Amino acid sequence: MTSQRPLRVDAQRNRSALLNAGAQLVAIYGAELPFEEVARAAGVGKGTLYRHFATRDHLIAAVLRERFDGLAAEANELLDSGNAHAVETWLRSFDRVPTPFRGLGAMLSAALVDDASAVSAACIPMKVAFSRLLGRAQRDGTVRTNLHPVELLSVVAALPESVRNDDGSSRYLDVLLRGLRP
Amino acid sequence: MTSQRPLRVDAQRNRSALLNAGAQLVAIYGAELPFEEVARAAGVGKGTLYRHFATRDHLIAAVLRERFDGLAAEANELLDSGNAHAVETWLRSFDRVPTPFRGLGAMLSAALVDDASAVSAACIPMKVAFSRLLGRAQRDGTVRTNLHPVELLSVVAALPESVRNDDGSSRYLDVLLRGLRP
DNA sequence: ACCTGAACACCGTTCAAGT
DNA sequence: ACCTGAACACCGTTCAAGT
Repeated sequence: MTSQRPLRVDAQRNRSALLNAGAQLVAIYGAELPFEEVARAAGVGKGTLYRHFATRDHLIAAVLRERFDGLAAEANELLDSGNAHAVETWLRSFDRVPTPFRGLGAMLSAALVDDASAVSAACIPMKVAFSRLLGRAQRDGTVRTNLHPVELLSVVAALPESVRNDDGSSRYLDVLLRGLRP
Repeated sequence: MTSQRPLRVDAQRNRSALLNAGAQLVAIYGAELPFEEVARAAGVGKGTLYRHFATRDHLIAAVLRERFDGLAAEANELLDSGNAHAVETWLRSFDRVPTPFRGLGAMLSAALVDDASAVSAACIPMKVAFSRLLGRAQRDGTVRTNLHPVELLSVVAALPESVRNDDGSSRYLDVLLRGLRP
């Protein structure tokens, strides 16, 4: 656990600027964003960028964190609601996470199953929440039992960008969901 | 159509050396192989590399060409044989194409649906052969009709490397195949 | 016709100096 | 404690000179 001492005011401001610039550049370039450019766009020196985000992946993790937390919350709500199609419903939301970002699906797919990745830590609450959701569906007999929750997320995240509808949903998620039944 | 004038003997030899070095480096680094290194490993100048292969993708296309042609042949045999599980059988073979190469699945997945990519041209015979195979299965009613053959290949190629068995087959291909039924 | 390698450009990363 | 930007390293790409 890092001790989370409050940042100095200027450091705080720089961090926000970097995150803003990062979000914009990730939206344009995806996982391969030109890192140096983030510092330029934020109007700070390169050293400052590296001080706040050790690697590209750390920046991407910070950019995506909100979405992941939102999805974790959604999974927990679905768990409480007892919705019979909770897994399907949630995977349709999850499927759209990487869509505003080029090439992010592949990156997320790999990060999900790699505990050493910087993005990995940001995914933990989401993984835990979805695991519960899937576990319940498996016990209820509506989903195959030989599926690992995190691996399944990795597969969904890898669905190619090329086969997506205008709203960002994959045209092949239905095929996959159909295949989840026992 | 390029006129295919035979290469000079030294050019021929260099091309082979580059292809060999390329295959080895692709096996190690996948789609992101250090391009310059190919020239070094082949013992030729950088200029020679660029003369033979305009881009990384052109080199990868040449490396993969044999496999694609082999898969096209297999699809044609399956078509002739009238095998009832031809689509499944063939997709299991296709699924393993990118497995010796790190990160190649994502690259292939994108190339399949991008006619401008260098790899695309090398895939044409395979695409044509699989389209026939899928078309027959769809007419026979064993596979959903709302699937486009090339998109389906793009989805299979994108199945993540992390969820593969030791023999290179995806643990989630079964889920997908199950979902193909009408 | 083809090959070579110097030269250029671009980008990522580090770190000494500064506030 | 944090910031800056010069300096270094690495790699991709081009092209003038050579066979």
